[in-house]
Amino acid sequence: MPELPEVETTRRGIQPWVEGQQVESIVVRQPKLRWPIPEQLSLSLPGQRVQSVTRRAKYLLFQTDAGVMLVHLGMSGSLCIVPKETEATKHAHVDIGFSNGMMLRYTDPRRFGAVLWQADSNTHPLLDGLGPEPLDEGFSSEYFLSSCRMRKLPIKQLLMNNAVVVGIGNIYASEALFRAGIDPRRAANRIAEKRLEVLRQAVISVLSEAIEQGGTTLKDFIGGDGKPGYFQQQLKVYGRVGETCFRCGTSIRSIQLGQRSTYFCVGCQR
DNA sequence: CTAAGGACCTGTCGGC
DNA sequence: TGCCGACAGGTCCTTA
Repeated sequence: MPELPEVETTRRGIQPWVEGQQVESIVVRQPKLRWPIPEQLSLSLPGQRVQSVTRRAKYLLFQTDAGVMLVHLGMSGSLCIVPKETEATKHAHVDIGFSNGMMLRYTDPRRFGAVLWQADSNTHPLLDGLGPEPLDEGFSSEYFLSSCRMRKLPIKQLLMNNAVVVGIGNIYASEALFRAGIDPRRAANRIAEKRLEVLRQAVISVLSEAIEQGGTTLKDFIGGDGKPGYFQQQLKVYGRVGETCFRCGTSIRSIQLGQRSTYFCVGCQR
């Protein structure tokens, strides 16, 4: 479900309910996520005040005096705010109760997500080695150009590599490439500098617009505030196999690239 | 170092 | 209606 815009939408939805609140309780019903939920989380979190809710890549970071709780939504995870004592639903694996009478609930049917705890002030190992945020200055033209140099893998796979730049998942990779008019199969090192700059701008604009519109709702994504995302209506190629390109009328194609479905228009993308 | 493929899970949908 | 395979928004880890 979640790429960067969905995670950011979730962050903005829950932040006002969680920031500054004291944790009163934590219930872990299913600790078996991508990694086991550490016991230390349940021991350390109660009594702590959440100082801030921030995001790094697709991780949400809940800062407290005792440490940081990291939450990754994986493929099917979501966070929502519900009144305390709300009945547990099927895949509600974690509930965190706050002093304001509300509860932060982590739900994740496929359990590819993670809820972790980092006690000391070091950054968590999972955050090491991540590339720059696509909407920060670190994702500069110079940086992107040098990242593509010498790389012969398809540009779409490079875009989705978190060591290069974080947050771009399967939907927005296809969308950004369509916007830039670049064939997703094209080797990264065989794209002119000028076109790479167009692509960099496309990544930035697609993600920014998606965040503004509350993310893309496919299947069941709901923002932390309970509202659906509206970016789905803006999708130009993702999920549109066989439909006609809005720009040139060619039928949208779907191929497999690195085991992931990839959507593009042969008429518009070279 | 780069790149490719498997692994981890449940739910849903289309076809027969 | 029921069963079965294909597929789904992520990313770490192993292998070449």
